[in-house]
Amino acid sequence: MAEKQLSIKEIAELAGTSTATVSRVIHGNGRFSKETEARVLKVIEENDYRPNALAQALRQDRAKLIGVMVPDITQSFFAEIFRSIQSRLYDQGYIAVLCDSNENEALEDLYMRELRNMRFSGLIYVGGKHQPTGIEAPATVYVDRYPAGASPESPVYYVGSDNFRGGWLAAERLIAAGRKHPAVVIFDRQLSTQQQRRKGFCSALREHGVSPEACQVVNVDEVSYRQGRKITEKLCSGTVPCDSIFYSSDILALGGLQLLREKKISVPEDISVIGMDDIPLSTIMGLTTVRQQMKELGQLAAETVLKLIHGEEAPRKQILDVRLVERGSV
Amino acid sequence: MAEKQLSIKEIAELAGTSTATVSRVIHGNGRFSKETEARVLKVIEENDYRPNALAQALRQDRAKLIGVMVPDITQSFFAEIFRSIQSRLYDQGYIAVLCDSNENEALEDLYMRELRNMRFSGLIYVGGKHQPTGIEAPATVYVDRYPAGASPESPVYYVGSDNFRGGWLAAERLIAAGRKHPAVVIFDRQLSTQQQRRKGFCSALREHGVSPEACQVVNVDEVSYRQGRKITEKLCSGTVPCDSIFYSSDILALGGLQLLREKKISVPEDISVIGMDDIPLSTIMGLTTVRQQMKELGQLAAETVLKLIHGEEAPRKQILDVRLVERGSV
DNA sequence: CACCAAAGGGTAATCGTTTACCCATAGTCA
DNA sequence: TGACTATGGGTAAACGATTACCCTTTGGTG
Repeated sequence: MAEKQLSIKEIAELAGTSTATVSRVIHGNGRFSKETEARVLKVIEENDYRPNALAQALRQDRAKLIGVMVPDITQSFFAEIFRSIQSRLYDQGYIAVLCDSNENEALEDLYMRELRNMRFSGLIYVGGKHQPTGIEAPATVYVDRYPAGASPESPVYYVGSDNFRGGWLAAERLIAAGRKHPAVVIFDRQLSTQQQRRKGFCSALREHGVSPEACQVVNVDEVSYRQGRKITEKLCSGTVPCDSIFYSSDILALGGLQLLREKKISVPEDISVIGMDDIPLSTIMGLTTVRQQMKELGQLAAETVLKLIHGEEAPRKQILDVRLVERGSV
Repeated sequence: MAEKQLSIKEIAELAGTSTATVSRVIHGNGRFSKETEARVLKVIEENDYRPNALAQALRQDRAKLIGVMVPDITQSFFAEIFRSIQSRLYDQGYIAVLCDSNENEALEDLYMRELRNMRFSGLIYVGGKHQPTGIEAPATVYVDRYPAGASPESPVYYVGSDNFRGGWLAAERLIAAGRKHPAVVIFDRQLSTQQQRRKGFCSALREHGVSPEACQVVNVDEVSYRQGRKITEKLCSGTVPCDSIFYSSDILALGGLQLLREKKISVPEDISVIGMDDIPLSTIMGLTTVRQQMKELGQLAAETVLKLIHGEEAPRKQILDVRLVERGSV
C-alpha cells in the first residue's frame, strides 16, 4: 500500500491522456467526456493519487493553510475553540496552523511572516489585541476579542459572544441573590470583551436600582489562577464591603474560589462568585458561570474564513448568545 | 514596506548575478567571492527577501514542517508540551503543525495523510497509542507514551519521564504519611506510562513492607475531571478500606479532590491524595503531585527530531527525572 | 611553453501542478 | 458547400527554488 506517491504525469500516462485532462477531471471544471472521466477517476482511485499540495500551492501562489493565532493555548477556552476550528477546516481540506503567541505581539508578527512565506490563505485571530502589522492577511476573521484598530472605516470580520449580555446576566443573578456590594474583576481594560462585560454588568446594576458606585472594578494583568487568588485576597481585605464577585474569566474565578475556601470564607453564604466562559473544570468545581459557546465560536469562525476565501458574502459581525449556568457558587 | 515578495530571479538581477549564485550565498555552500557575497547579502537585506518556502519544499520534496500529534490539546499537560515544542522548532526555522486527534486513531491516520501530502520532515507523537500506519514518517519521536508496537527489533526514538520513579515517589510519600490502604487510579492499562507508574507504586509498597494486595488498582476510560470524581466516589463507598489515592494524572486527582470536598471527607486527614504531572491548576488547588518537566520534554523532543532530520546521532531513549511537589493533600 | 587545477560563477533542467492556447473533428445552418 | 461553433483534449509555459554541469580565468609547475 501507498508505495510511492505518483505524479499527475504518471496518472495521465496510465489513463492514456494528458496531464491537462487529469487536472480538469480532478477539478471538475474543464471539458471532457464521461468515458474519459471514468477512466481517469479509476486510475486515481486505484493508485490512491492525491495532487502534491506543494506543487499546487506553488502554482497558485496560495496554500491551503489557515493560521490560527491564539495568545495562550494552555487556556482551555482557546484550546476548545482551536479544536473546533481545526476540525471544521479539515473537513474542507484546509490545514489549521496553530500559532501560540504567548500574548506577545512581536512573536505574533514573526509567525505572520512565516505564514506569509507559506502563502497561507486565511487567518483566524483568536483573542488577539492588535491587528497584525503590515502584512495584508488574505482573509481574516477575529474571534473573541475585537481588534483595537478596527473602526467603521476599516471594518473587520468578527465572531464573538454577547459579552455585554454576559455581564448583564451575571449582575442580574447576583442581585436576585440579594447582593448589594458586587465587584468585577477584569483582565485588561483595553480589550473589547472585558469592556463589554463590565458595561453589561454595570448597566444591569443601574437597571435594578443598585448604584454602580457601590461596585468595585478591579483588574489583573494576566489570566491565571494565581492572579485570581491575588485579586480576591485584596478584595476581601479591602475596606470597601464586598459580598459578591464577577470574574471575567473562569480561570480567575477558580483561583478566587480556592482562596476563599482556604480563608474559610464560605461560598455562596458569605460571598457569591460567578465566572465567565464555562471551561470544563468549572463543572466539577461547582462554579456558577456565564457560558460561551466555544465550539460554535470556532465553527463559525472557520466557516466565515472559508467563505471569505471563496469570495462569498459573509456577515461582518456574528454574535453568539451566552447563557447563565447555575452551579451553586451564587 | 513589504510591498511584494521578490523572487530569487529578481534578487539575482538586482545583485547582477545569477540565481545560482544567490542560492549559493544563501546556503553558504557553493563557491563565490567575498565581494559577490556582500553584494548579494546587501540586496537580500534591502528587499527583505526570503526564499519561497513552497518552491523550496517542492524542489527538495521536503517541507520544513513537523507534525505534532496530540490526543487532546485541551489538557494542559499536552498544551504545555506543544508550546515548548513549537517555540524550539520555530527557532530552527521549522513550523509545528498541531494535530489534535481526539484520541481517535482513524483521525490520526487522516492527519498523517495530510502531513505526508505536505511532505513534512518530521513527526512528534505526543501521548499516542499506536504507531501511525503505513506511512513511513521521515523522522519520528515519541513523547510521553511509548508506542505499543515498538520492540527491540523495531526501535523508536522516545522522550519521556521516569514514570516508574513517579509511582515510586508517590508510594513512598503515602507510606511516610502512615497510609496502609492505598489505591491507584490509572487511565488505560495498555499505556506504557500508566503501567510504569503502577509498577513503580507497587514496587515501593513492597519495598516498604506493604503488601501490594492491600492496594487497589482501578482504571478509568478517559482522562477528565468527571472520571476522577466518579472513580473516587466508587473507592469511597466500596467495601475495601482506602485511606489514600494516587491518581496517574492531576486532572483525575483534581476531580477526586472536589468530590471528597463535597462529601466532607477531609483531605489530608481522612484521605491522602496525590496526583501526577503538576499542571498549573494543581498549584492553586494545593494538590501534592509528582511533577513532570513538561517544558523540557517538549524541548528535548524538538531537538531530537531536528537531529534526526539532519542525520545526526540521537539517543534512542531519553528519560527525564520527576520530582515530588508537596502541597498539602497528603 | 604546455598542462593542470582551483576558484568563481553562469545555464538550464527539474520538482508537480495549472491553464492559456491551440488543434481536430463533427454537427449546424444559410 | 462553406463557414461556424461546440466538444474534447493535447502542448507547453509558467510558479520559485536547487543543483548537476559546463565554462572562463588565473596561477602554478614541470
